Amino acid sequence: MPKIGMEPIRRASLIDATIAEIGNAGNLEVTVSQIARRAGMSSALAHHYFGSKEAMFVSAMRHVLTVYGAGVRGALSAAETPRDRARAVIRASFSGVNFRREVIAAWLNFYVLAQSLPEARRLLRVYQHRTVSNLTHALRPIMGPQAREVAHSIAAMIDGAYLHAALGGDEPDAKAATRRIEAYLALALSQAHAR
Amino acid sequence: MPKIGMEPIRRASLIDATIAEIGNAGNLEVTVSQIARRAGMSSALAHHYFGSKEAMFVSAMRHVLTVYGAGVRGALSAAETPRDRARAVIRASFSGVNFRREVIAAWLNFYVLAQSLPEARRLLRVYQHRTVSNLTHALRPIMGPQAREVAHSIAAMIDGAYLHAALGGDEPDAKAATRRIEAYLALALSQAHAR
DNA sequence: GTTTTTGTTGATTGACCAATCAATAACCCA
DNA sequence: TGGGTTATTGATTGGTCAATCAACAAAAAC
Repeated sequence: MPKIGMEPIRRASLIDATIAEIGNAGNLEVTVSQIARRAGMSSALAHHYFGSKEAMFVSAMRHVLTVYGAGVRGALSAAETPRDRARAVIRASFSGVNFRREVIAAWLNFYVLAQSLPEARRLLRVYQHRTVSNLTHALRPIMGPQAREVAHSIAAMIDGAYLHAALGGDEPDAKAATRRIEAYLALALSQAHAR
Repeated sequence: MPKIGMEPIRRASLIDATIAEIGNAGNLEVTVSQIARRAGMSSALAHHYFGSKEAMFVSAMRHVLTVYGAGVRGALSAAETPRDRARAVIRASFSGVNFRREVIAAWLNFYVLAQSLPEARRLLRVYQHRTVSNLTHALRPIMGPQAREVAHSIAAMIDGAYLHAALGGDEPDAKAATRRIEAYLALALSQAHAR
């Protein structure tokens, strides 16, 4: 039965299963057995590849952040004006891949993990810093020194929308969140131009 | 040793200890024994008064929400203009009692609890609804129909600031959060007046 | 063709913990 | 003063689970 080169396949399955189980349970009290079962293998094999449950969580987190980062970069590459670059960050945050119940629940729990796991905290800080940085660089050409404050405000609104979505019953409303944050962006830009 | 009328005292101690332990651990994986020890009693007594760990969590949550609600009401009662009423909600959110590491960590974990515990979800939704409602009513007189959207935006920024603070190393920066959100409020108001 | 590496699992270990129980003691009222 | 109520805890129970181990199988290497 054992075919060669299974490691990357198994790891990917386990990471997907980890996110799915966290999303399903809504918290980190998921057992390695549950994750392994969903990924179609024994818990012993999960331990074989990741060493510990904690390591599985961190890998799942890194994966979510990587996918998110790729989405942002993709959207940014298609943007031309400063305003479009800011909108790209906002839109990527609420795009289908990232803004799903399952993934939102995972994000929420990663914040909890970051409270006690330094590596998780480090990863989330990198994400926060990048978001603010992306937004600041996008806005600086048209807003000058105010760019940083506005970037922080937009970042807060994005995170707030995620937290709000975590309480919503059905699928989250990406449209409303995008509209609201873009309205703020428009407002901030109009004021900057009226200066 | 047993004095009469201990129940309310014990309950209050346990609730405080629950919040402190969650804040200390950063997650909900705190044992009833830990909480009871911090509150100066045996775990059996904690079970005697609350029945279950879950009930202790919900009571702690209700307490945090009650304190927060009282803070908002107090600030609102001292406000006269619509703008001051909106600022009251913002300021209360970042006042010393609520915006402390310990309490912020508890909030974060209550969101996680809400993912699997209907009662916790209900409580948080009440809080969300009240915040938006307070802000909408404050802003309606000067913003008309836009009030609701702006209220949602401010609410998102408040929640986002909490999430951001949960990752901060030292004591959270209430000043910066308040300044940023009030700046947005000023912006929204100036646009409403320029209409 | 045998040895090493990679893949895989059932079973076990060791620890932890929520909840319950039995027992003790102080307080209050009739 | 003695039975009901409230306060309190040490010990136990029953269950869960992360992590490890021993063992087996297939592929690769030599």
